[in-house]
Amino acid sequence: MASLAPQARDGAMRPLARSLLAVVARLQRQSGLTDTERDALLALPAHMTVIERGDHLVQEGKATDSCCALLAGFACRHRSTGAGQRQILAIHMKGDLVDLQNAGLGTVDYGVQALTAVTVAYIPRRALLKLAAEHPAIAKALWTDALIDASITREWLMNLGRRNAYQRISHLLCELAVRENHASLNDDGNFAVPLTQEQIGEVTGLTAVHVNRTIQRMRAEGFIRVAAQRMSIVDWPALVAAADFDRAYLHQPAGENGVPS
Amino acid sequence: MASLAPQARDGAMRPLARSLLAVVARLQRQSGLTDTERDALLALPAHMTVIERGDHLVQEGKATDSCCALLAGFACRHRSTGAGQRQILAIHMKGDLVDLQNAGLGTVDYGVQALTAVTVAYIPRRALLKLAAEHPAIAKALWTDALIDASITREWLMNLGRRNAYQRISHLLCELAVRENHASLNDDGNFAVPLTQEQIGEVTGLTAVHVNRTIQRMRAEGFIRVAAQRMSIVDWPALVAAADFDRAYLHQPAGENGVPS
DNA sequence: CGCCGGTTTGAGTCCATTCAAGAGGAGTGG
DNA sequence: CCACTCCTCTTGAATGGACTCAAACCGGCG
Repeated sequence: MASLAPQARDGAMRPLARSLLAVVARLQRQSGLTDTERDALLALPAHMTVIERGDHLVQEGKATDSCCALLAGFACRHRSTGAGQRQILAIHMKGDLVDLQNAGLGTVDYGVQALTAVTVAYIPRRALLKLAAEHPAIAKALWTDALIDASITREWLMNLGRRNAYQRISHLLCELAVRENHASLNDDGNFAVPLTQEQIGEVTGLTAVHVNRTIQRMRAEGFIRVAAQRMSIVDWPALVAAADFDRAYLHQPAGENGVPS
Repeated sequence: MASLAPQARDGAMRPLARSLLAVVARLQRQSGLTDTERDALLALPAHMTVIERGDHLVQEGKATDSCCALLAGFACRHRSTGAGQRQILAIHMKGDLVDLQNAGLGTVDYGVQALTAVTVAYIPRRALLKLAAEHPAIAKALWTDALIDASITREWLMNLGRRNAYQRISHLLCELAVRENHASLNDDGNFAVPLTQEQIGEVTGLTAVHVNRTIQRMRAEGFIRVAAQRMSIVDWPALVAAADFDRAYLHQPAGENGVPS
């Protein structure tokens, strides 16, 4: 019953974005930009493509001279241990710059994989750096983005280090709900959970079996309701409390408050 | 026997740095800077102080208009769950900018505590931002620093998510050894482990008791040797293999190779 | 209709935790 | 100089949360 991601056969999901608007909107929200700066960003050369679920947007270790932005769909950063155990390091959605590290350092030490079908834009690294050098505010915006990204990673570290399975999973769900809300992705109290239980395990450092049992408990206790690929949170305050969730680490500008449903 | 940090009563440790040289050296190594840029950084207004072991360099949540650089000694970033469980998020040493987030976002969502007596420099946030706006290369250097910081956090995430106690602890030790080597802090194959076993637990998401048993095993197996606050690695390649350690994530410029002893 | 990816369920095991107590070294005060 | 305290490390025994292995189920798809 109630599968989380019963083959993300999309269709409705098939994305069509044709400009960097989503990215600019994101930077705008985080850092504020003048019209000049927005236009400069929108004028960046970018190569748009659609990538199927399961394929990679960015290959680990592979040197590239471009930097990838996510315009629609969901993706995840991940890396594996020598023994082949995979850890998901971040989840990305519309508007995210998935490999800013690439722009800054020239290498990525992680891969980025499509969780659903996605539209992406590849921006030449040089063009981005040039823009940053010319517009201090854009440099600052990119820096800010990297700092927020790091803040989220730290919270995940807390999650793995100090919380049990139940808390880890509910924390992840809270984060997804709030972030999707912020990116205007959720409708009527539903939000996407574009992950299989196996993948939730790869986020939370648990096995798929244990994820399954834990989610069942959450359902049984009436915290959440699950429907194909989507989820709704029945008792937001209770889930937030159980998860020890405090959205401050997301550094979203004030304005939206409380329940993301 | 063989305590790891039997009261870091310092003395020999008491630091005296009077300039931002250590910080500039670090940025130089990572990003390269012209003489003009170096001079500009060194000319930054900065307030230097010594802070005792256990005291805080940066208070969680507290708004400040300055940004803290570590000139000598060791410190750690940390945050606690609602239930009061503490997680250490990063370990800092000579030359590290411990709250770049403060400069970029204007808030920190973590505290920074001295692990030994430390010398720090507080740099007015505005002065730093002004410099970054004037010198694109400095902006880029700060950005790069934030990216490397994030890369380390991601590796820690891997560590907690996918490795067992033995691997987590040895991975931490490998990282300390390599980073101290890079910051020219270790002598004759010894390196500082400025953490109590309790604190190692707070880094690795383990209890002090289990850390103790695991370290004893590592000693018994002849991988490491422990002496008050310092440690030496007997069989570096073996430890690296056991820890699944790959220094790439530290993004240290090429040059130094292999064993940090 | 059979295959495939994902979810569900069961039973047994183990790594790490919890609780508790002792031991050792370093500083402190009488 | 000794008693006292604090902090850290050490050890033991019992418990439990999460894992492993394995099999069954389920819906969609070719």
